[in-house]
Amino acid sequence: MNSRRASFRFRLDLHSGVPVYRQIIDQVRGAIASGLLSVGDQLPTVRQLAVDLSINPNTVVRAYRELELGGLLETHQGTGTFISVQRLSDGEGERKRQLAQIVSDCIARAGAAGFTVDELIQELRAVSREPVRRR
Amino acid sequence: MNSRRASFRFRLDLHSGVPVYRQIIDQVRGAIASGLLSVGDQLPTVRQLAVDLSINPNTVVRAYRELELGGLLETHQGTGTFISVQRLSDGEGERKRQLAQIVSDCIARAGAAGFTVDELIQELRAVSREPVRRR
DNA sequence: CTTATTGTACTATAACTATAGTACAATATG
DNA sequence: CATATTGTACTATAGTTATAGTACAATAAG
Repeated sequence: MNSRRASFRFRLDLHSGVPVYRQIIDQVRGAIASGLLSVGDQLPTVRQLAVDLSINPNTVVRAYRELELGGLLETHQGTGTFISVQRLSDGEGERKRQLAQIVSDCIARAGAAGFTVDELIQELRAVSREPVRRR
Repeated sequence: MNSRRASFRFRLDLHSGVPVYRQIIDQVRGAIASGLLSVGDQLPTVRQLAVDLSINPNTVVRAYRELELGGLLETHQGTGTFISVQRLSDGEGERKRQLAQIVSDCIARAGAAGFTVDELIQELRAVSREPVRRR
């Protein structure tokens, strides 16, 4: 098979208040966005990730299942879990609108907290260089 | 009294998975860290904030109580709730964490929709150049 | 003093999150 | 084929989070 093992590591922030299964989901999504994970890459096995993060296997299962439902990955019993092909069914206009919406929300939230767009961009670039740092 | 009403607005993200009481706490801390709130400023009343955010008063009470235990604000029965510190001891770290959290959510959302971090940055730059967009 | 407003305290209940443990099904490997 | 590895399914339990509702206490305003 032409799959590689995932090249990034999960990191949990147990003080953030964000549910663990949610953090896993966000990190996979983020890794795809930043190019750390791409089609065919294999994620850690359910049991292995549970051990690595010192969490219950059921929690990993929940995260993987939601990602699978979202179409971002595929699971194959006996084989593993892999990043699936991205289906961008929406038209270009719709995609543009989606991106604008995401950015708009992000700016609004950052603005409410007293951050500028420049600070946002700077942090994005930093994360882009050193991707899965989540505290 | 020399107190002002709070000059910022709370913002809940119900999709983030972060507990509501936690979001309130984080936003007050962030507002202090960024200078939006400082000594003497009055926060919304328990009941008012509950109405504004469409949440239960008990949830506001919980957030305010934890902030009071942390020494960031004082509550006076019959009067209201007021910021009691000039600034945070670790304001810088607090802000950094908050920005990282916002960016992380944003990237995750982008990744789920099939966008890359680069596209995100590009769109942010565009908005940054032409900030006032009519809808 | 009377009233309204503010924070506080309490019980009860439902939903969500995470854990523990067991068993099973599909696939890869030898 | 036998075995190990993978994901899956299920039950049970505990802790957290949020809601609803009621009542009380301290202060401000008239």
